[in-house]
Amino acid sequence: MIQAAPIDTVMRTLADPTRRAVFERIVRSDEITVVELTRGSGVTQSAVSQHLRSLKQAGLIVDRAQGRNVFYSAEPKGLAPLFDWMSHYAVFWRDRFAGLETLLKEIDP
Amino acid sequence: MIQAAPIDTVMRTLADPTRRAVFERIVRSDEITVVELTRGSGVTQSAVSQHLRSLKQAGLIVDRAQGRNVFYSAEPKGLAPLFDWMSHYAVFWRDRFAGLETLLKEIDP
DNA sequence: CCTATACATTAGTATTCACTAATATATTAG
DNA sequence: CTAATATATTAGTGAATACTAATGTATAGG
Repeated sequence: MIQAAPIDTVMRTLADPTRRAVFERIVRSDEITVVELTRGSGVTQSAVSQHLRSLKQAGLIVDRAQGRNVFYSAEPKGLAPLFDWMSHYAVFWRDRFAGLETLLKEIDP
Repeated sequence: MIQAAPIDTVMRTLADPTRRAVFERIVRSDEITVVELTRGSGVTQSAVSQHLRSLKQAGLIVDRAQGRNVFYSAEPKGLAPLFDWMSHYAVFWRDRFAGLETLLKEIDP
């Protein structure tokens, strides 16, 4: 069961550029291993693993072990606290949300 | 002219709980002074001023000096990088965005 | 004027944190 | 069985940072 992380955890976890880059790569790929993530990350495998642990604890990703590989994938519910936080202040950014709404109509007409 | 802060700056600025709390209070109030913000913040006026400087540099707030008071208010464009970042991944969180869309319709029918 | 008030800034400090290097654990290949 | 591969974990280190205390600057009020 994935525990819903508070907005504080999610914000803090995504604040680091390296860790956010790792997360973005996981999101873009369906499933991805640590070796692949490490490649081109600019940091060591150790650092990547530590970021993965943070992301997992924040509920942003899930992992699936298979043999000596561990496949990571994005957890859709993970960004919920961020969505909620922003929607809580939606009324103050009506214009911005309006633009986003247009985008949504294009995606899901 | 308000310089558009990169997502990195916005994320980092909002990651700190104290600073985010300050920001949230500014958003909820139309205009608010440093004294009012300091009251009940749990930190010194110095700390609040430093957070305000960060928030201002991140383009999240604007200030208006009047006499010995400085009134702070939220800058609507400030959260744009965050919106953009999230909308970039909108396709992966269609359901969440759908819920948000519903909320938008209620706000702006 | 002189004092109080509002806010910003500086210096110093303690804590957090992102990273590397080294090591541990488990799995696959030969 | 042994070596190589994949990943996690630990310890240690340097840098970033959030905070307080002290001070500076400007304005308002008596």
